[in-house]
Amino acid sequence: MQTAAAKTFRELCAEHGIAVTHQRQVLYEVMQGMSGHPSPEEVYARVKKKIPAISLATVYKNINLFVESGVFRKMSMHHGSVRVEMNSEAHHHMVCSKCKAITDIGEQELGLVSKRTRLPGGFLVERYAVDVIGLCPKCQ
Amino acid sequence: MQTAAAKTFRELCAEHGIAVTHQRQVLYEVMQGMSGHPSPEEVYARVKKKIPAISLATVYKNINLFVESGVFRKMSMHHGSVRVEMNSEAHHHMVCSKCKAITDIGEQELGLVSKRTRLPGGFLVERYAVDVIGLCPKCQ
DNA sequence: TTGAATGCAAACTTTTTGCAAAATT
DNA sequence: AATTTTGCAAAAAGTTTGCATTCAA
Repeated sequence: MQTAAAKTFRELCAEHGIAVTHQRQVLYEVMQGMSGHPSPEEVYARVKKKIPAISLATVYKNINLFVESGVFRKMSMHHGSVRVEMNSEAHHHMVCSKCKAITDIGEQELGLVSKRTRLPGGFLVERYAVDVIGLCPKCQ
Repeated sequence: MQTAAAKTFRELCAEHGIAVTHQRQVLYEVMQGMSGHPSPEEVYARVKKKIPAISLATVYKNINLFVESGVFRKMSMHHGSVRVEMNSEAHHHMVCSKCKAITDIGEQELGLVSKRTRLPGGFLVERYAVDVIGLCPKCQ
């Protein structure tokens, strides 16, 4: 009964030129079954229930691999350290997916339209923080 | 000629009930003069030129203080660890400013309009990643 | 003089790395 | 048989904390 799923995972690995290991497969399946935005530690805790001997390093290595391959995504651009900004004008950010450079863009220039202050589920909007992901002129 | 600036900084400190120290003032001025999105280490490097004996811990403590006071801002919600997501539908995030809970919201429901693929400065858009900051139903 | 802030070092958290042993191709 | 992956432990990064000393109010 694992034939179908196993095959899909095999194909996925073949596409990305990576080996099909037991750890990798279980990690993939566990992650597929998780909703929300888990941290590596949370993923590790779940995988450990199925493979008690797995190491955190393996979890990290494979999460990175999955993210680099585009199988899963990071929730947001993660710069190693906190970034502060002094610009107090209402603005958003253009983030280059290649060189990671961040450039400000004014609310006006961005031209996103939405004045809604209440969203489905009853969420009360304070403000929008937009990251535009793309390629800066240099990297195009 | 530091009367005006010094006075403003004094007032700022008074407003927030914090002491006016030399380190604090230089840090504030240096940060005001920085554009972009510096990390604490970058700020530290700059401040060190003016106060070579300053410690990194002081820089951290004061940056945190400034951010908590609303004097400066963090560039983005910073969760201690990387967050991965498996949801491959086009969606965005509602982030509660009180309890920090993150909920997905579909591109459709969000209803932000912008089909622009080229932004001022020649930035080529791949996709938009929107964080809606506000209050979730529970926290309102 | 009293409480707050600084500097230093140690501790902590998150993530990466080197390497021998094991598994995959 | 060659290569990749794993697990472990050590090392990096980034950030916070405890405490004695110094400074501001």
